[in-house]
Amino acid sequence: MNAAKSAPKRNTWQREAVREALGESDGFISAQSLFSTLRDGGSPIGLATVYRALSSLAVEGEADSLQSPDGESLYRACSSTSHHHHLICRNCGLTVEIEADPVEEWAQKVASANGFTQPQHVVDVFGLCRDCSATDRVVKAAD
Amino acid sequence: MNAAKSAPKRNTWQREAVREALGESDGFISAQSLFSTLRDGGSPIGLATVYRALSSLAVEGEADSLQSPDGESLYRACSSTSHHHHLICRNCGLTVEIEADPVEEWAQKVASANGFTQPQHVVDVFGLCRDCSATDRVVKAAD
DNA sequence: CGCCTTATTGATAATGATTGTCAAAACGAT
DNA sequence: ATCGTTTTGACAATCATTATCAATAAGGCG
Repeated sequence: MNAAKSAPKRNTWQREAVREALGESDGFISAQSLFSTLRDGGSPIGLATVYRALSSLAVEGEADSLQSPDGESLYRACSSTSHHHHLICRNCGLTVEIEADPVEEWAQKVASANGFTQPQHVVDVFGLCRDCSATDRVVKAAD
Repeated sequence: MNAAKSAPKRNTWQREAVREALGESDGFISAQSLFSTLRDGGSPIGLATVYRALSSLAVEGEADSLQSPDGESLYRACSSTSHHHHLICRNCGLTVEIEADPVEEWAQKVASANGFTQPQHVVDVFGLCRDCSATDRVVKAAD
């Protein structure tokens, strides 16, 4: 296909601000939250811009994105550009990047075994991290 | 706390209609789609009711729910109450229930390796089913 | 160093899914 | 059939995200 119609990306302090704010954050954060954070920090950045920057970063592989159980898109600075997944503490939000080679293979295999092509997969593990496991305080009770 | 404040569930044709429509559907379907389908079928059911019925069924375990890459909540009649995952055509919605033993193990292993307990995982594979792969219609190009 | 082209921004409107509201209708036991 | 409660449904209200579009600024060029 076309090698790269790549629209000549420009460098703006806005994009940089988003990139940095993402880096500051410990775990996944929503566009709205990031926007608030930046604004609180005095940045006059616009909401739409934050959304654009985030999805842009996500596409470029500089950020990871997933959807909260409420359907919100959450973002996180991506340390490695390679494909990976996450282990997330459902109590404190601590996130660990994990590799999932076995799963990659499995996904491919299952997909083709059923005649599916272009498989993409959503693989995330939620649990309680060491600390939260120790403390049995449970935040929102598993009904 | 109270063992089960379980509100005395009543039987309405609406809930039944939703349950049945879910069964008819081949794959995951959104509340909006299900609503349209029912309306097209002549049912005067209300939109809010469909939403309520679906989340109710999901809670009771009669339906599975997941979120499309766009953040929409999708539902599907749950055939087996046992743990399983899905292979979903992102074009036509065809869904195949799949087992993921290797993944179950992997999730367990990775979780404990990082000190996490009570691991739960979200594992779903999206792709193009055989038919949709053949017809090159759609496929909004994988950029 | 200024100019020019064009990507980017940002305030705001628009969209779209989902939930809340609340009076009216339906369910189920009596 | 009657009564107390649950459920419904039309519609407003939320909320996140995207589209609009004029104004701004980034980068290349002379």
